Amino acid sequence: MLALSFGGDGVEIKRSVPRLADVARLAGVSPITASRVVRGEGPIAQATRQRVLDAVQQLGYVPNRAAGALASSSSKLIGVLIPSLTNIVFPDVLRGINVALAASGYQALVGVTEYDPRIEQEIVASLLAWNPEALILTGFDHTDATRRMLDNHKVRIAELMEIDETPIDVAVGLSHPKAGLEIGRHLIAKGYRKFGYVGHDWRADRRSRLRYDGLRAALADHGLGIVAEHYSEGPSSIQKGRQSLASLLEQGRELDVVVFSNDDMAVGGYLHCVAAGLAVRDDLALFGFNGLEIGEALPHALSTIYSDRFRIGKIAAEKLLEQKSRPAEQTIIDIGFVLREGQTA
Amino acid sequence: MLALSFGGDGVEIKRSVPRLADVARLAGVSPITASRVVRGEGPIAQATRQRVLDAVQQLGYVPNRAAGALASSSSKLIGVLIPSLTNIVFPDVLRGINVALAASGYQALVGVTEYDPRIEQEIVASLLAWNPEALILTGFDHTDATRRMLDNHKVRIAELMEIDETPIDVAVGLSHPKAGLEIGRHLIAKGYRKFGYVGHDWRADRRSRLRYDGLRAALADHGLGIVAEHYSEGPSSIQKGRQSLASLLEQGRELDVVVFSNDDMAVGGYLHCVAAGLAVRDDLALFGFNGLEIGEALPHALSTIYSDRFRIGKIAAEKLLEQKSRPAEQTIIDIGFVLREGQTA
DNA sequence: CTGTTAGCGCATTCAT
DNA sequence: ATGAATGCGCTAACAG
Repeated sequence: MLALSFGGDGVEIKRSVPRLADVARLAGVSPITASRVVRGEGPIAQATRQRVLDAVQQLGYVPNRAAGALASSSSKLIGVLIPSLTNIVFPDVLRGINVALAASGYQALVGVTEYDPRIEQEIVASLLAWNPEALILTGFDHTDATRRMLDNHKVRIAELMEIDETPIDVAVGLSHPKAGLEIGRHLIAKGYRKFGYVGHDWRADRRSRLRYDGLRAALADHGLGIVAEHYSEGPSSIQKGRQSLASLLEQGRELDVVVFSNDDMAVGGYLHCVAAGLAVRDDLALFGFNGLEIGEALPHALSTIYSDRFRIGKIAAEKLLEQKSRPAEQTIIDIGFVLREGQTA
Repeated sequence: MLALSFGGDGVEIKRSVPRLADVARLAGVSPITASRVVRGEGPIAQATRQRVLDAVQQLGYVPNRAAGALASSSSKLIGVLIPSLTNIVFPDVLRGINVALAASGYQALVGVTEYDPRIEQEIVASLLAWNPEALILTGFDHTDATRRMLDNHKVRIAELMEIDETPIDVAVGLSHPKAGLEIGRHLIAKGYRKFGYVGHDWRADRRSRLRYDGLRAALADHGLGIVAEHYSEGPSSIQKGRQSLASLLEQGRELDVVVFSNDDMAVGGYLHCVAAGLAVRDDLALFGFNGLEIGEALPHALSTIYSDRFRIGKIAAEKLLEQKSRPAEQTIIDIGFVLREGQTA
């Protein structure tokens, strides 16, 4: 506990947290000089700088960012909204954002929307209250009220994961319809004809629906369709993939390949095959999406599409940092995807 | 874009972001009354409240929290430091924290330390700058400078995951040495005698070392020891578990059970067994730690210890919210663990 | 139930 | 290279 004296009338006031003025007094300079040293701004004599730095050290001074943000109306804060923490994809995005921000002293303020635009709206409101310099959203699905708020404030906006609609400012991601199309073409080229599909809740994950649509388009081009489908409620998981494939197969339709809404589900499907004694690829081929590590590590590497979530986050954050204000026109950054042929399809 | 007029000299100044004074003017009340309505504080006449709320709506007013925090010196911010986003355990903790905070309008400010106390120190400094009301740290391993900073500020502190040292204020977690001990006792009771161990970097994960120590203690009680060990660099992963078990077995020591530093590694080990044609449990038993979903979904459910990360985060956040200031004495909250006997050991 | 006064801690804009 | 004056937008502590 520090004890700093104030006032010339002999009264001693104890404050536990020193402020810039205390640093300045101890260093024998004005507050603004101390401020400049702390922020590494403007030309400062070497000797002065050192005295201020010593004072900072001695007092354990930590600047008050709320005051700084208010005075400078710049917060060095970036708001981030992700739909979920359960799906490892989004922590990956966060990692990318964090890496990009860490170097430049920015801080991420994170909110989780649970895939609900109304929750997104509430979080946008509460994040905007901190005057972030930019906002990173997931996808294009926002309420009108959200769009109005974003318009009122001058924050730069990035929308992540998708690129198939017109972004507010900048979109960073990949084309999910195209990914679905690629999956279909690949599997058709491989000779598969009897397609099954295992999905999770579309309300919870619009992008998996886009891939599904792309897949169907590819099949339609060859006069094919999806023979049997099964959907589970709520977020994707390995267990649900496993159970869903079991349910799908119980429908009794003859299938030679099953496409899954993502790798979690597909890994579950793989594990069902192992447990049920089905020869993966020969009896039944499997295809996922995301390129998770677990898929690679399976005894038969999962055939899937790899998307670089880390890079999506990193590039989005970098892009936002290099802009000084809202751009005049929209930018779309397609980070692409890679079809990884494993041993399951 | 809003257009508000200011000044009586006929000059029109356009501001894009309305402030409390604008709301007050439009509602025909004083700023402080508007402030009270917005914050839901104090007794306000129903009619007044409604007029203010309408003005807020009409202007799209969003309060400036930096100003609010400065004026009230309370931020409704909780700083959170986690070691990693790669390990799913920590997003789980974050979920718990988020759930607890969401209800009460608090916001989490998250930093990632990469298991490095010096990085933790830097992040603590930059988080303290925002005057958080509490800080959630992971583990007990902090630098002296970090401890000094925490002492200077009056923030409440929670330390998560471990409970085997004296916390600063409150610790929420489980006893890792005890978990290791339980693993050892269970396996010995099951008749296993020839123990192998597969671990990842201890510098990166002190808690896995504590479990290892507990395991060895249990073995020592029965005159046993660990026959062969293998460690990989860096964070744990399925791939590393798979490769590490392969390397361990190449050492040629006869083993009947292998304990892994966590489930990621153990799942990798399982997949190696499948690929190598080893009968899990009969040829080689496997044991993990964490209770991840993937372990349950394997054809042979992984034997492991389940820890409720979500609950750790939730309880810690709740505890911090219910405290108004730093408590006089330390509290340890043991959320315990459950040994889940699967089919691998 | 509502308003007045004052100031939170810092950074901007000009001076010197 | 350094400093003085001023205000960022809001809320605490009183009054009425």
